[in-house]
Amino acid sequence: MTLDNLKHAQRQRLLFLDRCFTWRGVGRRRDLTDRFGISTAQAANDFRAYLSLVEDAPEYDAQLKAYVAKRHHRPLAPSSMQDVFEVLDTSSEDELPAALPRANRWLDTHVAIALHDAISNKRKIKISYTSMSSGETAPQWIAPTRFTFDGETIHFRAYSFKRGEFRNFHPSRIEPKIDYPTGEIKAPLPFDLEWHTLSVIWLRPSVYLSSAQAAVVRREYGFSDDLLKVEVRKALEFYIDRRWGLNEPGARLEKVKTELVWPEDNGTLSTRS
Amino acid sequence: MTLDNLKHAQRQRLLFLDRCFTWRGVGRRRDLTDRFGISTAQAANDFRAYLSLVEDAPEYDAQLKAYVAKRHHRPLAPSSMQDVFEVLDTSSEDELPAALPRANRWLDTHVAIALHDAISNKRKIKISYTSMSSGETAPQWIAPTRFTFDGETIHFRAYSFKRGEFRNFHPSRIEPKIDYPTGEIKAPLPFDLEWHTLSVIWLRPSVYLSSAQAAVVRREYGFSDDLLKVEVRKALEFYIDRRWGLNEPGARLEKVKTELVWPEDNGTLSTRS
DNA sequence: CTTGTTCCGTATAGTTTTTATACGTATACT
DNA sequence: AGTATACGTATAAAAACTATACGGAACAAG
Repeated sequence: MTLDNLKHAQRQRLLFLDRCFTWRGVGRRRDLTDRFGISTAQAANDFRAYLSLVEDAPEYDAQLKAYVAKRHHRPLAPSSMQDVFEVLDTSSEDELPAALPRANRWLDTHVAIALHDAISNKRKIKISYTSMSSGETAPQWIAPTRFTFDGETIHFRAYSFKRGEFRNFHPSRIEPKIDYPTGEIKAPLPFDLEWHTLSVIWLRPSVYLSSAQAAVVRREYGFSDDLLKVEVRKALEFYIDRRWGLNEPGARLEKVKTELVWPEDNGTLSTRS
Repeated sequence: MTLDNLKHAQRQRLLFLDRCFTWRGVGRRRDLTDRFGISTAQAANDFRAYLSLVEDAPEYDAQLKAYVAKRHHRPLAPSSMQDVFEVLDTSSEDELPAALPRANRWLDTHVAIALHDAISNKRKIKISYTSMSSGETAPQWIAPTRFTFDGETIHFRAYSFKRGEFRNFHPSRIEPKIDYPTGEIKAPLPFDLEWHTLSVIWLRPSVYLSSAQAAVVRREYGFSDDLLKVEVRKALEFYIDRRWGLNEPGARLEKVKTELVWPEDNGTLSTRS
């Protein structure tokens, strides 16, 4: 019996239960009935399934009237911070949230649809794009290849016929319209080397930190060795710097070196410091 | 017929379909069968349900062999950027992801469980906490009240008996142990004024931007008026500044003013510029 | 221009999942 | 002692879902 041969709905419930045990340390049928609107009988079923799946299963504590996870409970699956917060947060509906307003970044649906269409049908599309450096807006044909995500905003990768190279674009810099001229791509596009190259970034706690502070940084980023290894497409490396604040004055992490792994290749070809 | 009186599982499927139509502009039964592992018959059912729920419903396009959303499609529910990206991304499993490595922030499960326990049972807890300013680690008793989330890392709010006030704490600065001494809270805690005060922050595109650039910033943050209004608990205002990069040199948004709305009150009592 | 493919749709019977309900146990609060 | 809330189990009934078959429309390939 594994997670995989369960139905999607029950799997979702067991994963939620898994997070309850992992992050709250306790689980009740109530958690499932509230969240998924199932009956207590079904919740009891799910508990039985979960307890049989996980090793070193939680046990019922009659005092607490709840199942309690073992000290060394091993979750069935990893969880995102968002998922963890959902389990730890105790907001009621009507109250101010304990999370920052999040979805403030906005994406125009017509732009998204036009780009998605161009990507999936391998077509080029004509947009008016505003450069943030010069501040000017100019029309150009591009061939979008992939959407990308830095955790906050959605960007995309495209071949710019104007520049003759692949670049990262920002949907919000496209002038919004209901639809856009599109066309067939005649000659095959060049190979997007930066996209297919892997950047392996090695980070360490800033040398200006005390050893206790460095231990905190290691804990926060989840590494215990000297260095933290981050792997990302070279084309997206810039976003790592910005999002992790690596280039800011008081940065607590600093780059030690960056290795590039080229496609069709498993060896490191180049190292920058 | 509304979303609310559907079962959780079907609701999730219709919401996913809703995102397909909203962000991709097209939807197929395949989308549902792949993602949720349901039969095509059930997917057809879900389509029927969705089409009856949404106004100005998508229509089948026999050329495309897909349902196509109307130009002015209105989604049933808003979606987070993460959800949108899931719908737009075209990664295959084995390939490098198009999203930045996300869950690199880490949280110790024993710390989370101890804090969650203290919060839900209103107990105090003794921790060793490392100050990032002084770099020193010292034990102290705190009474945690709520978890908070800045979109990336989970923090928490607690009353510090040492300082005699409520403060924001970072779980990763707590020295990890398997369990922590806890105690009953004798005297009732003071009122957490900053927590219950609402900060209304008014932002505008930086005055150094051209009007085209300012239009881009408005689009990216989803406002069309002069000012963008952001509401957040005063206790969490600091995180907004940092996460939105408001105090960085090249910031594209700048604060115009901040209004404070105190609890038990609907009027603005104080304005800072 | 026939054949195969891939979308869509509908219908039926059968299986699985889930609910509603009832009944029993243990702990805790008043 | 009575009430409430956790837990558990069992059963019949309802709902959700699957497997399968059949039919239509568009399109690509032989």
